[in-house]
Amino acid sequence: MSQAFDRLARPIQKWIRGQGWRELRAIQVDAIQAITGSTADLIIAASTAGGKTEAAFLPLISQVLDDPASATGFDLLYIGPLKALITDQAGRLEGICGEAELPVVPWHGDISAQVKTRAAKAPRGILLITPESLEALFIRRGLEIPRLFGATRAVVIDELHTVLDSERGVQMRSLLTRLELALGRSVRRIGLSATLGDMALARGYLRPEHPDRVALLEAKGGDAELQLQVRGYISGDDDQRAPSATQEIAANLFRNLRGSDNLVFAGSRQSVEIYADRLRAICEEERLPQEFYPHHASLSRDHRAFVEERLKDPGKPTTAVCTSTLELGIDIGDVTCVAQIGAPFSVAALRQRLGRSGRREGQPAVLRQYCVESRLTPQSDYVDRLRLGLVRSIAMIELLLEGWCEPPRPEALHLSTLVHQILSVIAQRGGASAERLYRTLCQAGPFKQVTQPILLDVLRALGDPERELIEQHSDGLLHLGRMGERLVEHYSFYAVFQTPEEYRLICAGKELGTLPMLNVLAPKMMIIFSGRRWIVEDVDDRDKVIVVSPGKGGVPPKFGGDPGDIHDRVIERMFEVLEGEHLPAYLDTAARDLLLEARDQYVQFGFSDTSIIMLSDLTAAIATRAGTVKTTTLALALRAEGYEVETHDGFLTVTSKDRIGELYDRLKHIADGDHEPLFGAQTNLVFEKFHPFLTRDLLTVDALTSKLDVSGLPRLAGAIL
DNA sequence: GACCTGCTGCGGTTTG
Repeated sequence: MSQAFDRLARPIQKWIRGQGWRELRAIQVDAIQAITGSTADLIIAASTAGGKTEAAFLPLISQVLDDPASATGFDLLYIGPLKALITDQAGRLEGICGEAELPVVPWHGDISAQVKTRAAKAPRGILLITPESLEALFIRRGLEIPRLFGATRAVVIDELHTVLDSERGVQMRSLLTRLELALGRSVRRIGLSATLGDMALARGYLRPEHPDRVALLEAKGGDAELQLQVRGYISGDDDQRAPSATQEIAANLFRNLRGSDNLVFAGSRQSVEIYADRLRAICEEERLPQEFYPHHASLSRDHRAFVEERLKDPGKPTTAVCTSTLELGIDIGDVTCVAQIGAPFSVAALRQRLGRSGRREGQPAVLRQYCVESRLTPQSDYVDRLRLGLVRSIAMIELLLEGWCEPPRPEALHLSTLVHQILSVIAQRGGASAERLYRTLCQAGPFKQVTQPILLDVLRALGDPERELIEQHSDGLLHLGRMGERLVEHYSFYAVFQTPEEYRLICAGKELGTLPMLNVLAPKMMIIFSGRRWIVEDVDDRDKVIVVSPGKGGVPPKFGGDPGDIHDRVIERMFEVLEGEHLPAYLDTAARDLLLEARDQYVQFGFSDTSIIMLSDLTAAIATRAGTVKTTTLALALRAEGYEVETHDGFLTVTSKDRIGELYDRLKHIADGDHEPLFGAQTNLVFEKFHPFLTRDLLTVDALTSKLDVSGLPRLAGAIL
């Protein structure tokens, strides 16, 4: 086959021949050369189903077979973010390893304790594990880490792009450094990633000390042709008999998607429920078999598995109306079309979603973007008139076509995750000094922004005698206190991210899914859930169970959520769309008219000449031309001055009974670097899992580094003036 | 103005 093939171990070559492959893919050839030819860290970037797993593991397994380890422990470590992904990957690796008699050990919460105990007794082969289960190993078997991983020659991190900036990513990088410290040597890191934007930036996340020594392999994209359309709709029609925008979009989806496999990204779980309900109703009215199904994280595992199976089944046309649950991870095969309802939150997500379509040779990728704007009345404000949803959709599509997407942001302090790792290191070692914690987590580990004084403040907060989380013993070491032990001993400790409390929804003994507590439900109330209609029979507040039976009507449930950050570049492009003259060919007539109208309004309001306009004697609008982080920071600064402020994409609406005339002066002060403290006493700063253990001062520092851009404030105010 | 992800050890009982 090739030189690369010759470098593989015999059983692996035999497996490849057995697969009937005519040749290896380019990315696999390159990965085999890179992995067998050096010991450098490596990122392999290719699309889903691009053969990344084999590219990494064919040469890695070959090395294990050709040069068996003398030390004990798993030969290779794989970390994956989803249990379903680990199950998938274990199946594929078992196929490769079967011939070679190398064990493949999937290890996560659904694997029985018995299987884990047996594997840990004689560790060898490939361990596939979640970050949380690896955390549990450090806490429960801290002393066994060298025995479990003494032979480990590489760690493969799957879906690297999903853990660059997240809390989970910080936890994973911390575990990787703790692994190397426990072994007293470095372990080769290999990241598998989707191609998103500038991959060179990902190198610093894989090996922060030496990003320049991380090799980068990118699959040359055989980019499919892209067919796209943006459709405009008006909601809030005067004529009550006319179909609503929702009804029109559902009808359009039904007409265009029926008979093939598709994904409809509806933007929120509530919106998924609304559209799934409408599409089911249309199928019933037309007396056609059901082929539209909802899919989101609050639906039961059974239902989700059913929808995923149907998508894979070529005999059954299936459209999933979904949230980002179907954006990545598990393989559901190729879909004909991707529809997006409402503007997406990031170009990266849009690209990832579009990658689900047009994978087969000769098939185009198809994107149908639906935009809903409100009908204007004399009372409509400038935000409605500027059609910001449509404008953002266009801006994102333009950036997507240019190949841009959001880069990872420089790291914040991540104090919640730092608390978690402090407790974990103390549990792992049965006690640790402040000095060791600093070296392990801040110098060697991912908390590089955390200075010694900040770490000491965090330790003092945890050491507060009332909290009993940690205490200093006479040996000078920090140990877990009474509450610290209880916290760490409970299995809910391992995950670093927060999850809200929820009710379980049950019909005839079968679980339909879960609902957050913010839905106030009582018997006889009607609700839409899982794309169907229900009547509430009973609510058990103690066991958090809601019993329902099938009903005739209902309202869609609320799910809550946090607003996301829109990148500066997206907002800048939105202003270019508003100020430009180009009419993209992919707009339908309604969308084109809406855009022309928005441009006309933009000029009429005067935004083409100035960034501050007076809407009335009490209210002004400011065009910040900046993303969520900067715009929110300015909003806080103005609120601290006593103004009422509403935020929008790139705009602020500022109201004051008596001080609107001083707005220019206040902005001038802010431009000079002179502003009031941004947080009032009532501002909620607790938004991550371990935040409740920190002091107000530490929470303030954490929020300033993660959610806001205070140093950029003067420049932003200056640009507006 | 949003989405997603994860989880152990032990005691009791039964079976070979």
